[in-house]
Amino acid sequence: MGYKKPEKNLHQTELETQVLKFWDDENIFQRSLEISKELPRFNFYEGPPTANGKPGVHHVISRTVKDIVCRYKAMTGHYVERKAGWDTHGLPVEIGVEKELNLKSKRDVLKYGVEKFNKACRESVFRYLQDWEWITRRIGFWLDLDNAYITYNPEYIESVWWILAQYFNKGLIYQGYKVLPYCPRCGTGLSDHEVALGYRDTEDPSIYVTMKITSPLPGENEVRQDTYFLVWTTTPWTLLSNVALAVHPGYEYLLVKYEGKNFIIVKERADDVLGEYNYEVIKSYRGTQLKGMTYRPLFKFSETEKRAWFVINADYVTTEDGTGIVHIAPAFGREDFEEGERWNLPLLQFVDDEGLIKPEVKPFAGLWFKNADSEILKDLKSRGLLFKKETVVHSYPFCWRCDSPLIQYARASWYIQTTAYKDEMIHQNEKMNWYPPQIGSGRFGEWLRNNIDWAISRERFWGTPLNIWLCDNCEHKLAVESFAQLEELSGQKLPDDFDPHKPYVDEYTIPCPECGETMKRTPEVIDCWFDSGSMPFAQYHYPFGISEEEFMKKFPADFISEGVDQTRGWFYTLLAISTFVKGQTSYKTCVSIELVLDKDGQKMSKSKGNVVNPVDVIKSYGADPLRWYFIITSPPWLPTKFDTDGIAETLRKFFDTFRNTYNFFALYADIDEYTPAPIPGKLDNIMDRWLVSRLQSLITQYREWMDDYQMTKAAREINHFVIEELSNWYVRRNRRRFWTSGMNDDKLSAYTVLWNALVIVCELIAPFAPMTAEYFWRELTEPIRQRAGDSVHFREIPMPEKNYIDRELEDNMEFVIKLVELGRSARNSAQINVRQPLNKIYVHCPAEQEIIDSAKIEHWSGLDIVLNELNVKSIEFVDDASQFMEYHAKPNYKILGKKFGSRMPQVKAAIESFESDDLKQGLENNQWHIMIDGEEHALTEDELIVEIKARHPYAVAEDKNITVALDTTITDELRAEGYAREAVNRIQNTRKSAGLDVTDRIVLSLTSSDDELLSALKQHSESIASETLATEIKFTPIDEAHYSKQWEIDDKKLTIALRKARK
RNA sequence: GGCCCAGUAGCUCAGUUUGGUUAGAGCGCGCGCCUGAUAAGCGCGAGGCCAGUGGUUCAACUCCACUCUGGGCCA
Repeated sequence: MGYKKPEKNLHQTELETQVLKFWDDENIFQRSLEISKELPRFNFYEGPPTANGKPGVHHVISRTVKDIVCRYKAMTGHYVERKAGWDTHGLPVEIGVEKELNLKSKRDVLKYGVEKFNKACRESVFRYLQDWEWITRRIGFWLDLDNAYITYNPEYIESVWWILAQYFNKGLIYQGYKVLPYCPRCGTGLSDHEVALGYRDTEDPSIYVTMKITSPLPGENEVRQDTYFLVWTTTPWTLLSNVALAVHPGYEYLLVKYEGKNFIIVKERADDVLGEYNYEVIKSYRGTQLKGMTYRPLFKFSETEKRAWFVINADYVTTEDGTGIVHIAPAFGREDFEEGERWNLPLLQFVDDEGLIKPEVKPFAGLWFKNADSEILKDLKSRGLLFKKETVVHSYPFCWRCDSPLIQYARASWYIQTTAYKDEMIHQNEKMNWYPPQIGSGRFGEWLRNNIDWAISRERFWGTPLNIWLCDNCEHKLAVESFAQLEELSGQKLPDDFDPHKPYVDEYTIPCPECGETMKRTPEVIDCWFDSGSMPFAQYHYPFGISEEEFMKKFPADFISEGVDQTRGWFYTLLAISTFVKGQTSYKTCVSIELVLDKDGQKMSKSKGNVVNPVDVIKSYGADPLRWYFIITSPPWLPTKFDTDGIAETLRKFFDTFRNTYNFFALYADIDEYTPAPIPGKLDNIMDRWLVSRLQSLITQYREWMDDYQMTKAAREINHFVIEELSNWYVRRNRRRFWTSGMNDDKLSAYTVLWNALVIVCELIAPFAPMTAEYFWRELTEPIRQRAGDSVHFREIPMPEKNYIDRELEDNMEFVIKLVELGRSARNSAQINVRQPLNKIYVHCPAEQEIIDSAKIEHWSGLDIVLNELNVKSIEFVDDASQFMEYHAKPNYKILGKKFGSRMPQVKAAIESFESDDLKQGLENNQWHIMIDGEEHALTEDELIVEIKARHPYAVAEDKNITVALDTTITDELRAEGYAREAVNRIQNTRKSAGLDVTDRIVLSLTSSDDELLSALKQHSESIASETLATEIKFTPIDEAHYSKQWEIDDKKLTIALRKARK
C-alpha cells in the first residue's frame, strides 16, 4: 500500500464530494459520537433557523463557526451532541402563506378557515428544507438532522406550555396594554420588520394649536388671562385623545407676548415658530418648573377616572421641530403610552380597531381617522385654537399589504413580568463569556438594564397557542401545563394524534372550578421567540420526556453562536426563560456573528442585487476554502467584506500550497515505500529539529487560541506555518535529502519529520477545513490504517510535546532566514545571481540588540544553511565592521526618556553628533559621555542604539540592526565553479526537455569552442556527473546521442548532448 | 437623538492592551531571478499626513476630547 500519486487535476470540489461520500458510506459522524460517548460533555445548542427561505452566505459563516468549535471540542476529548432544530412558527410564515393564498387580511384568513390556513403554514415551513440540508451537509457541518427538534411538534409545544404554566402559577403572567404599529384595515399589529417595509415620504398637516393654561404660572398666584401652551402635531386626529403635555425638564421655556396673547414655547424654537422679531419675552422657566401646570383640553367627550390635562416632564422631548411641548395621547404612541404609565394618565381611545372614530365623539363619529383631520382643524379654527397650519413632508409607515397608513395603537396583550427578575438576569449575564466582550457588557447588558415586560401574545393563528383558559363568568384564569392536565381538567379524552394548534385546541373547554361556568382558551398564540427561547427544555421534552438528572447533564450549553441580531432575540429569550426556570443562564459562552457585507462594505440586499449565493461559491471553489476564508479574513464578530476573489486567493495560497507539499512527499515516499513512524527522541538534522520545534510551538499556540475561541488567530498561525515554514523553508531546503537514491538514516528522518508535520497540520485544520483535512490525512495514514483509525475526526488534537521545543533554535533559525533574505537582497543589488559562488559574507549585529546570541551562533552548525542558500564559502561575524561600514548612534528613547525627560532633544543631538570612530571606541570600552546643560553624563551601552551603514565596494543589505556585507570579488576559481553550476542547470533543463525520468541515468557530452568554459567543466566534472545522474561525461561529440541542445553561458556557447545510459 | 464596532499601502488585514529605534504581511502593480514541488517559488521597487482637529507628554498609529466617513443596534 503506497501513497496515492498526486492527483494534479483533482479539483477541490471533487475532493470534498469524495470525502462527503466517504463520511456517509462509513457513518463517520455517528461513529465519532459513539466513540466519545463516555467523555466529558461539551454542550452545544443549535439556534433554530426557519426553513421557509433559502440559506444565504451569512448562514454559512455562522454554521462554520459552530462546526469549528464543536469539532475542536470533539477533538480535544469531549462528547459533543449536535442536535439540529427548526423554528416553524410565527408571523413571517403566516405572511408567506397569506401571499401565496392571496389573503389580504386577518378577516380573509378567518373566511378561508383557520384549519386550512394552519395546514398550509405547516406545509410551507419546510419548503426549503432540502436547500438547508444540502448546504449543511455540503459545507461539512456535522449536525444531527435526523433528531432535530421542531417547534411545532406536540411534545415541543407541551414543554412550552409547561414553562408558561410555571410563569402563570407564580403570578408572572398578566394582561395589559401594549402600543404597537397597527393596520386598522387589516385588523392586525405589524412586526418591526413589516413596518420597515412600508416607510415612504408623505405629506401631512403640521399644525400648531393653543391650549389655555388654567393654573398660575410658576411664582405667581393667579391664572393669567389669554395665556396658552403652544403645541405642535402632525396627527391632528390624536388630539381627540390628548391627556397631557410633555416638556423637557432641562430646557429653557419662554413666556412671550405675541399679537396680544401670551404663549409658552421652548426658547430654541421661538424664532422659527413666531418669527425672530415678532414676540417679546416676558419671563423664562426651566421645564421642571412647568411640571404639574394644568390646561383646558381641546376636546372633552367623557369624564376620566384618572387625573388628566396637566404638564409632565419627559427626556425625549427635542427642539428639532415643534415647540418643545409635546402632546401626549397614550393610546397612540409608544412613548406616550410609557409616559401614561409613569404619570398614571388615563387612556382615551377614540378610534376603534377598524380605524373609525368612536360614536361617543359626536362631531366626528364614524369618520375614518385620517379623514377626521380636516374636520378637527375646522373645528379648532372656529374656536380660535388653531395657531398655525402648514404641511410637512416626512417619512411615515404604511401597511405593506394594503397601503393604509399605520397607527400606533394600544391593544390588550398578555405579558410575562420579566422585570420581576431582571436583576437576576443581569447577574447571570455577568457570568457569561461573550465574543466580542462589548456585546455582553454593552448591547446586551444595556438591553437587560432597560428590561421591560415581555409581551408574549399575538392575535394570530400559526403559533403555539397560549395555554390560558378564561372563565366567561367570573374572570377566573388558569394555565394548563400538560396535555394530560388538559384531558383531566376538560374531562375530554385527547386523541392519540392530538394537535395542540388552533383551531383544534380551542375545542377544549374547562368547567370553571370557581363558578362552574365554562372556561375557554384565550384566543391568542404566543410570540415565536418564546418557542426558540424554550429550546434547552423543549428539545428534550422537559420535564415529561427526560429525567432531571439526565437533563442537567445537557444543561446549560457551554457554547452557542448566532448572528448579532439575535441579541434581543434568541440570546435574550434563552436567558429570560432559563433564568426563570433554572435560576441560571442556559449558555456559558456566546460567539456573536456580525453581518456579511458585499465587497464594497455594503449590506447585501435583494434590491441592490449584491446578494451572493453560497451554492455558486461552493460549486466553483469548494466549501473548505470558503470556510477558511471566512475565518481567516476577520474574526466572525467583525463585519466580513465578502469577496469571491479572496476565496480564489485562499484556495491558491493555502490549499494549493498544502496540496503541493503533500504531493512532494507522496511522490518520493511512494518510490521509497516509506512507512510512517513517530518522531524519534533524537534528531540529528538541524532542519528536522527546527521544524519539529516549530510544529510543537504551533500546537501550543493553536490550543491557546482555540481554547479562547480565537479561531481567526489560530487559523492565521497555521496559514503562516504551512506556507512559509513548512513549504517555503523546510521542504524547499530539504529537497535534496529526498532525491538521493536508496534509504538512509538521514532520509528516513526527513520523511518522518515531514510525514508527522503533514499529519499534524491535517489534525489542526480538521475543525476548519474538515474535508480537506480528512482527504490528506487518510492518504498519509493509508499504510497504517489499522493503527491510525478511519478518520482524522476520530483523532485527538495532539498535546504539545514541550521537550521538542527549542526556543533558541527557533530564534536562531529566524535569524538565519533573515540573513538569507539580506544576502539575497545584497546579491540582487550587486547583480550577481545565486549560481555564481562567492567567497564571503560579513555579518554585523550588535548582540545586545538581537534575539540571538551572536557569540554562540558563530559556531552554530545551522549557519551552513546560510552558506548553502546564498552560495557563499564562508561567513564571518564582525564586531568592527568599519572597513565596510560606518557607525551612527541614536538614543534609546525608552531608557533615556525616563532619565532625561524634557531634555531629550538635547540628548538626541549630542548622541547623533558622535563620530564613527568615537562610537567604535565606545563599543570597545563601553564608555560614552555627553554634555547636557554643561553637565557631563556617562552613557552605557544599552542607552544608545548603534547603527551601521555600508561603505563601498561591498554589497550590503540591512534590516533593523542586522547588516550583511557580501564580498563580491569573483576569482577565476569561483568563476569556474559558477560555470559548472550553470552547466548543471542547463543539463537538467536538457534532461527535462528530452523527456527523461527523474531517476534515469545518462551518458553526457559537453562540447564548447570556449576553452575557459571547457576547462571549468572538466575541473568540476565529478560534481556535474553526480548532480545530473551522468554515468559518464565526454567532452567530445557523441554519435549515439538521443538528444542535443545548444546553450549559452555568459556568451559562451555550450552544446549538451545526452542519451540514456544502459543499466 | 443615544449607544456599539470599524477607519493603517490600490485591495484585505496585523500592530494599539503596556506610548519609545526605521508602522508590517498577503494580494495586486512594475522590474528582475529561479525552474526535477512547476497552473508553483524567490528577490527588488513603487505605494502610508496610521480618517481629521485639538489636547496630554521629552515622545502619540497607540492615551483623552471633539469631528467626519462606513456599518450595526436602539429611539
